[in-house]
Amino acid sequence: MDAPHETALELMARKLNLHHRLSIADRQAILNLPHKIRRLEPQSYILREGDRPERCAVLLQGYSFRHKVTGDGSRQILAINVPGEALDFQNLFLEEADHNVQMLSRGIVAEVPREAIEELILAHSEVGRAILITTLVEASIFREWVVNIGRRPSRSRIAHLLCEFAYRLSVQQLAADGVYELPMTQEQLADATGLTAVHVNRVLQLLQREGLIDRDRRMIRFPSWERLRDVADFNPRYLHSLDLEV
Amino acid sequence: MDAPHETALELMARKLNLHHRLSIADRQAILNLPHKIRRLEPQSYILREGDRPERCAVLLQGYSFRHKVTGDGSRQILAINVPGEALDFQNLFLEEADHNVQMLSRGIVAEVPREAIEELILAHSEVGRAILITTLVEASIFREWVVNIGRRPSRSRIAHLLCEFAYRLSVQQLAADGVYELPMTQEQLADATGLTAVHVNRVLQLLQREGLIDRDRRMIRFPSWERLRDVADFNPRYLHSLDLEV
DNA sequence: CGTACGTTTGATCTTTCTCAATAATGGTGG
DNA sequence: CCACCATTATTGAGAAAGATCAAACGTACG
Repeated sequence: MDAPHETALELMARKLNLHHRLSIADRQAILNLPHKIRRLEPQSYILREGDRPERCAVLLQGYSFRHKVTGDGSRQILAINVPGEALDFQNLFLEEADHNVQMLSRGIVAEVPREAIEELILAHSEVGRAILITTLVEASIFREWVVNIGRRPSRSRIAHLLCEFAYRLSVQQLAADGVYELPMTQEQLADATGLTAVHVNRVLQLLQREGLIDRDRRMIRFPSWERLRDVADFNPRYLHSLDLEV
Repeated sequence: MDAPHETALELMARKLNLHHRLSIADRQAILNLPHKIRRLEPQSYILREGDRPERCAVLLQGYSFRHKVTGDGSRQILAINVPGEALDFQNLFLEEADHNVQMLSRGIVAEVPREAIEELILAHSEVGRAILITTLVEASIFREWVVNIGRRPSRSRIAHLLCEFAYRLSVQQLAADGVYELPMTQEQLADATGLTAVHVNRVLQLLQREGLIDRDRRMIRFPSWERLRDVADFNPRYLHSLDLEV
């Protein structure tokens, strides 16, 4: 009765509340959304370019990523999603998916029917506003990625990605400060930064020699947040978080 | 009383209608929005990072662009705006501007007070929906720019930018097919593609030698749309236009 | 008609990529 | 628990795309 189902969408409510304070009633309406829980393996697709989905997946556990493939077959990762985020909200309003969404790690999503979300928005306009704001923040992150890939050298570029990920996890209280597991292979890191896997490897080693990061498998630790932030040219303004000063 | 003022926002209504069909009443409500007309010189700022604006500028004539400056002083252009587009819609919902908006050419904007737009959205929910959709399309364009800058070689990258611009202009019926004025210097083109001005110059010359473009000053002509599109790896799906097949 | 800005050119240098091989790691079935 | 396989990480050498620097040339416009 209670257990996972009742609280499954708690993270989504918390995420929306991060950017726009919601009333108890609004949050309860989110928790009451009808949904189906799905467990997903790493690499499984949640959405493919060209799809016309009738449901909206909310990530509950694990990580996923958005990506596109160019004509000559190379891949660009566009975003990393952390638990609590809606993965195909935009497809409720646009006809066709313009990119792919795939699981990075093993994970769980809740699938909410399109109409349920539309009704929620109509009945609770503040939730609609919260969703719009979340969408605007996502767009802001895309803009920062354009800057990162377009204008920063590889060392800053990778450092920036690490900072963003750490920051977003800590806002969501998913990471103890300074340590977290980066669920990406170096090849995925390369596809997210517009570099090659070989070069990512060399840059990670450089960052490590400089004492900016400390790696063990996929676990990453930042000996000094300030130094890494400076190297990364990381300014969290673009994340538009209400809380948190780091 | 009538003249320019009455019809100034016509373009905005047409732009919104492009992605989401609006009723006559909805369109009329847009045209009735209170606004102040401002003429702007090239390079003048409409919005600066960190601003907290109380009005929303709609571009009526001329072109503007969004950009950010990195810690080491280099600039990345994030988007080009064409007439009809709202320039700081997001700032009605997020506290602080996270990037700059500047005029590319001489132009005219209409400034609409924040509350007027909020009331419009409340009274005409379909307009709110149209604005949300437009915002989602803008985010889609940012994603394509990430791909373009992250994974395409300079020749395709510049060709892609030219295609996108031509396509968007023709959707808005602002360009005769195959010819338009590109209101950007080569340095701005460089900042939009993550390249240097010198390299942009060489690539433009290459495209010209290949017969893919034909330049005279800032006028650009495409002798063969199909060939340029193939070189650019350009697929307009990400623009989510309702009309038009090219 | 001069000045500021934008474009073009050449030479050289760096960053990043490519290709190819080797080593480590993680998971699987026996 | 161990041997095996696939994936991922690491290394080296060489090549290429694009950056940098500096100068010359054009063009628009006050």
